[in-house]
Amino acid sequence: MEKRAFKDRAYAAIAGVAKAFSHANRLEIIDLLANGEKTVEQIAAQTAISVANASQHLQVLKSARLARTRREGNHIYYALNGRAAQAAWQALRDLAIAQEPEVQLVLQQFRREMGSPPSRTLADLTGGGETLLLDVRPAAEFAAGQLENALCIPLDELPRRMGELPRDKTIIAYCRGPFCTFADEAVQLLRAHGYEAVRLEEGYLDFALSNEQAWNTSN
Amino acid sequence: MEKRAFKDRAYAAIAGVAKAFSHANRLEIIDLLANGEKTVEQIAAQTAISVANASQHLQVLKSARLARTRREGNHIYYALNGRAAQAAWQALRDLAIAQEPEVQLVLQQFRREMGSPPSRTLADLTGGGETLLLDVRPAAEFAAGQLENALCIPLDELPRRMGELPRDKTIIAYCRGPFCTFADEAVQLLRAHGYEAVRLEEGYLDFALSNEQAWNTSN
DNA sequence: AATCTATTCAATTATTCGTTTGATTAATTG
DNA sequence: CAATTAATCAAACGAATAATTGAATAGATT
Repeated sequence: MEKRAFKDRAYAAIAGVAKAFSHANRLEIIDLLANGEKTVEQIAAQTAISVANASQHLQVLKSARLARTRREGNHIYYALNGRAAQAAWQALRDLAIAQEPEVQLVLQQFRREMGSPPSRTLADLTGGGETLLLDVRPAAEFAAGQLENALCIPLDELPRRMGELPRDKTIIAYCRGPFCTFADEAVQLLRAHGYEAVRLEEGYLDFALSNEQAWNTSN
Repeated sequence: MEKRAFKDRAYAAIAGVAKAFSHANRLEIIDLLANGEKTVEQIAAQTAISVANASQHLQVLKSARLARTRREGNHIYYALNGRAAQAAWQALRDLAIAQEPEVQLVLQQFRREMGSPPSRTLADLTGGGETLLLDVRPAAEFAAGQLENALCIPLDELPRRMGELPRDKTIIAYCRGPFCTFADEAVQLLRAHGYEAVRLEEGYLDFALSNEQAWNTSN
C-alpha cells in the first residue's frame, strides 16, 4: 500500500464516522443515550420523530459503532458504545457551544424567554451547606448514574413533591445537558413557588466522562 | 421559542459543524493545520488535490469556524481556530482508531508493509538516557511547536544528516500523528543504516493539547 | 393466534456535495 | 505601471447521497 492510498483510506474511514454525527436527529439521540440506554420507542417519542425514522438513524449510529444494542424481551435497548463515543460527542458539542454563533444565540434566547437566572457551573459548587443538588431527569436515568449527593425528583413529579425541598437552601437543578430543558423548567417552576433555584450549566454527561465510576456503573 | 424549535435549531447547528468534519480531504487538512499554519498552495500540495479544490475545502472549514486566516504579503496562512477545534479533531480521530475496524486494518497493514517495529507510546518514555527523541517533520512545524528535548531533522534532510545521531541510543522518531508517514519512513531509513529506531505512536497533536505552553506559543 | 416492538424494504423526495473551469481580486515585484 | 503570483469566486455539472414514510416482515411475549 502506498502512502497516498493509506492516507486516503484512513481519512475516508474517519470521515465515515463523522458523517454519523452530522444530522440533528442523530445528535439528539446520542445526547439521550449518553444519559442511559433507551428503547426505540422511547427515543422516537422524546425526539418527536417516527419509530421507523428513529430506527433508521439508530442503524446509522450502530454501523458507525457509536451505539450498541441489547435485547430484553420485546424491547431492544440502545446505548452509547464506549467512552470514546461519549468523549467525541462532548468535544463536538463544546466546540459548537464555544464558537458557533447560532448555538450561542439560540441558547441565550431560550433561557431569556424562560426568565432563567444565570446558571451556575460545576466549578462554583465547592462550598456545601447552602445548596441542594437536584436531578430532574427521569428516574431511570438517575438510576443509571448521577452526581454525588444529588436528590432525584423527575420534572413531572416536581409539582406534587416540591414540599420535600428545603426553603432555606439554593436549589441547583441539573438534567442531561445544555440542550435539555428539564432543569430550566424546574427552575421556573420552583421560583414561581418562592424557592431560590438556579440551573447547573453542565449536565450529567459532563460529569460522567470525568468520573471513572459513573461510567463503569452504567455503561 | 418553544422547546422543540429550540432543540431542533441547536442540534442542527451542531450538525453543521460536524459536516465540516465529514470529508476525508478536510480531515487531512485539519491534521496538517494542527501542526502549524500553512498556505493554500502547501495544503494543496501535501494533500494531492488542486489549489482550487483546497481553497473550497478551506472555505468550508472557515465558515464552520474550524480554521482562521492571516495574510502575510502574497500568502494567506490558514490555521486551526482554537483549542476546541483541535480537541474535537483529536476526539474524533481517537474514536475512529479505537473502534473503526477499517482504520485499524489500514494502519496495521501499512506498518507491516513498511517493516516497522512496534511503536512506542508517550507513556513509555519516562526513562531518559537510553533514547533520543527525533522530530522528522518539516522545520517550520518544529519551529511552531515541538516536544521537549526533541532534536529536529526533517525527513528529507535525514539521509545527509544521519551522522549527527548517536549510535548507542534508541532513536524515537515522531511526526504529525498516526496517519503521517514521516516517522515510519525515518525509522525504515535509520534501521537500514544500522540504527536502533522506533516510531512514537502519538504525534505532535497529542502532545500539543495536553500542554498549555505548546498551544499558546504556536496558535 | 394475537399482540407488541422493532426492523426492513421500497419508493419518493429532496438536497447536498464535490470538483473543475475560467474569470477575478489582491498584493508584490521589476 | 505592467507583469506576476496567490487565492477566491461564481457557475455549472454530474453524481451521489440522504432523509423520511408507509407497508410488510420478523421476533418475542401473552
